[in-house]
Amino acid sequence: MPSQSIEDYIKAIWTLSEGQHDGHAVPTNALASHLMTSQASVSEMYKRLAEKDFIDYVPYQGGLLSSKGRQLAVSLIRKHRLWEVFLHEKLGFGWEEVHDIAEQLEHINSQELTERLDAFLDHPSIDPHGDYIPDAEGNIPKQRAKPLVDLTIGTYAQVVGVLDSNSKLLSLLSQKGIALGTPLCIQSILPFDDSRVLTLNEDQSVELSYKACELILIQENR
Amino acid sequence: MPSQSIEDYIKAIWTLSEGQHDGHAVPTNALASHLMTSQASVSEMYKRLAEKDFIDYVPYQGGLLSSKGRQLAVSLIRKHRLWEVFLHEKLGFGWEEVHDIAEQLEHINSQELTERLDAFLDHPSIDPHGDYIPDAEGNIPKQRAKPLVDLTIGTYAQVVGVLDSNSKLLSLLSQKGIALGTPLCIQSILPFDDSRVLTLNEDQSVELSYKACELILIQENR
DNA sequence: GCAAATATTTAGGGTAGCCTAAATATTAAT
DNA sequence: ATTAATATTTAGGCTACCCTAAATATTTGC
Repeated sequence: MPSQSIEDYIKAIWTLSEGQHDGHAVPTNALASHLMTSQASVSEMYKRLAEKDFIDYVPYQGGLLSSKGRQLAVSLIRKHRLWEVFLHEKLGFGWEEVHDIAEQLEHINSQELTERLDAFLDHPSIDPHGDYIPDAEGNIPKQRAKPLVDLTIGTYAQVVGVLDSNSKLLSLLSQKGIALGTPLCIQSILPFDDSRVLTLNEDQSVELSYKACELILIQENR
Repeated sequence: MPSQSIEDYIKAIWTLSEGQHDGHAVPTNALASHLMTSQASVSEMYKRLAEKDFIDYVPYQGGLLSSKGRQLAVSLIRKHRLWEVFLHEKLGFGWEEVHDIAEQLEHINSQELTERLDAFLDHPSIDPHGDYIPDAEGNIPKQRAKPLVDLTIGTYAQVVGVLDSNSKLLSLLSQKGIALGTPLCIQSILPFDDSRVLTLNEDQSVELSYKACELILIQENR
């Protein structure tokens, strides 16, 4: 069982590799500042990680997750996000409070626990920050779901989730005829309050407040 | 924040001190075999713990929790048992499976999380093994609740909990007129199947199977 | 009360992490 | 193309744990 420290490194490498360094090795530098540690420590740890086959490491170039490393990273992300959903939906924590606690919970080691938690939460696909949750096999959509407010006028997209299933938001949406998978497009943005006028299913037209649009997650069609 | 290792030691000292060494210092020996570690390690750790004021340590005599130590121990026990209830009641783990996972979860550090979990579980007072859960102030009844099957004929007791609130046990009990706090006494034990004939509230008489009596926890009147 | 058995501590050593400062590689700039 | 700036690694040292083996206390049995 990898130590907590190793898990933290692996997750950080994954995050940075997905992000600014897309697909490429993560330089010592970047990892050190991300983890708020010294470059010397990273360099040392890179050797340990390569030793244990979690990464491929080329000195003076950085570390890249091996398939074993990627597997570990994704399972940490899965646990992290599932716990975030639990904390938000079941315990009523605010979006902003869940991260630090999930950071601890993600290290709990029990496959059985993870799968039962997933079932208890009804197999959610998105966490309270709008990030996709990897499934048990480690599959995960590449890009973060974005909120409806970030959709530009005229671009077509589909609803993939909402950020607050505790609230009355769901009943509002069903009243308006919006559900998971509903194809939509922004027709116009009203002045003053920035409400959106949407086209649903290519024909109906509904109006939705800015506040509601912040909580609806969409994926653009490609 | 104390390390995981320190927390493990503190909990073990508490357990042993409550148990066979009631109230007295725990010898190096006993702690080493309980933690499956060497006596040298315990001796060394005793010094560290005394340094940090978690225990009072007299060389060649053992360690005794200070009030700071006791406080930490009880908070670990509280978290452990709350998580056990969660795993059993919400995730459907069996009684025997919950311990190892709770052993990990008890180290999660968030007061807020503990209190919200407690509320989510409806402030349980007993865990799936029949042990009392300390309250937020650290108060905990001394003795373990015992199952109704262990009550001797003629002794008066009160119901303090049940070990399986998932099941149909609760509806059976309410049918029979048994609830939390119900005073009862065993009138007789039937031959062959060991069913109990109970006197409830000093007057009613009901019969209850051995199987059900195993899951009801009682506390004898003193 | 003293030898033998047992309990405890100390000595010496190991690993995983972390650090700062010094040395070395790489990249960028003139 | 050489110097200057920057990135990376190595050297040397620290703490928290863990270990085995040796030394020292304590307890126990006659």
